[in-house]
Amino acid sequence: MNSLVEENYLKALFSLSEDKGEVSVNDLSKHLNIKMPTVTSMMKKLAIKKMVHYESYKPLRLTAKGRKEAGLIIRKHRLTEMYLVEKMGFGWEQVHDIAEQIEHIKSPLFFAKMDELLNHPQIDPHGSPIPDKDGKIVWKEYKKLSECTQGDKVKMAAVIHSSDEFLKFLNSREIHLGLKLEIKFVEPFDSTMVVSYDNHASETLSYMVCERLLIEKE
Amino acid sequence: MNSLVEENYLKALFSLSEDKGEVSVNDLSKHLNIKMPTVTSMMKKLAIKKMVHYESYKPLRLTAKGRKEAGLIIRKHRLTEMYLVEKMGFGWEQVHDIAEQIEHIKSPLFFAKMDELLNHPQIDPHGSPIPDKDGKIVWKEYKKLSECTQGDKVKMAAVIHSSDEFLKFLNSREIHLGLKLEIKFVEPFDSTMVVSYDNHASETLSYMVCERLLIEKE
DNA sequence: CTAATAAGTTAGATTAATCTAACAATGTTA
DNA sequence: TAACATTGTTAGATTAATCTAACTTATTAG
Repeated sequence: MNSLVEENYLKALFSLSEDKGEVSVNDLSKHLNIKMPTVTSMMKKLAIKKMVHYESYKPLRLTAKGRKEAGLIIRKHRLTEMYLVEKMGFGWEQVHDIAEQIEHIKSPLFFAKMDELLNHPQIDPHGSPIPDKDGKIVWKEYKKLSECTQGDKVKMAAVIHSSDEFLKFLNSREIHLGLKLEIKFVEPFDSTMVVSYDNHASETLSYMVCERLLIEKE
Repeated sequence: MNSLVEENYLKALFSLSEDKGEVSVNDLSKHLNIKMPTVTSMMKKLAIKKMVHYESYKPLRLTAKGRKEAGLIIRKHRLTEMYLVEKMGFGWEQVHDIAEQIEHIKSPLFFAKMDELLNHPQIDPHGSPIPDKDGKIVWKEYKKLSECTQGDKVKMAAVIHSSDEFLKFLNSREIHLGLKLEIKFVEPFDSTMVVSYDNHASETLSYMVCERLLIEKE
């Protein structure tokens, strides 16, 4: 059984290694707000538990076992987020902190029930995929809004690195998952986009925003 | 802010001091399965935090502040139990262990939402009162079934010291809160009771069972 | 290709929560 | 009331998770 603290390291390793499959001690340290020596010693501990591959001065890699553990924690996190939004009526910007705590609850039954009541959802309220019962994730290949061009008609599928601020910003513009929007114009100079949807005939979105919105083409 | 561990001490103090208002270090130690020296040192810590009155070799007493804290944790526990049964479809014998973990979640909003969705319940699935938002408990004055006599018609209101085994026993006899039953006969020798209700024309309940069932007179 | 900077490790200290062993106070009982 | 048993405390050790200071290895920029 992993401690709550170990679980947080695993989860962080998982998210940070999403692309390269490797993480530096430094990145992990910054992400968790924990000093590097502490990270090093925890990595040695997790190496003994066969959760990470650790060698001095080399990048960190999760083992298959570690990846599964991490996936299962993320599964609990995202199921919880979905439950809070769908069954309890929370806003998508409110659920992260609560799920961050509930993800550590030890009760397979509890999460099985959530899963059942939600009808085995595939994504969380931010469009992120929910790992399956073996901790495996299938990332649907979404495109960033920023990669689209004038005239494209697209549908909001997910948001990345969804912070409270960002979600509140989207709320204020009435942008939500499933929303269909059309790209009216792309400013060549700074890649700002002008889009239209529903009652919003013309909204301007900065490049930073467009980088964080994932979409499906119509 | 209290640690999870401190919260467990407070909760234990609260339950154990329900009658006398005092608890011995020894009782607390046994209840929590923690050795006496550890309890002593934690009591000193909680005394500094003004949660308990502590004097060497004297019984322990919660302060008003400590009692409030404990009440609020029990509130979260019981709200959670009620939520699990009412909204998620768990059996009353399944919810204790999950609630034991969720009671430590830090999120006023989360519990406020539960409270709202449940319509501000007064009791948990075992008939125990849910403390109010100030941590205050109002114990309704129930009578034990064992104190009743032949011919009495009563309604199940609560169970005390509800263990998994006991609840499963009640399930097996289809005894639940709100159930109306009539006392057919009381065995003078061992105070065993013969009762009838619904489809059960004659069920025999031991004295031990009757001591743990709280009822309202019709 | 060195010298400076950044990243990573080692060593040792700290805090919270636990334990055991030894001692002290209180309570009980013959 | 003296002896024994129970209860409670003190002292000191242990473990998990963290830190700082000092040192080492790796990377990068002239």
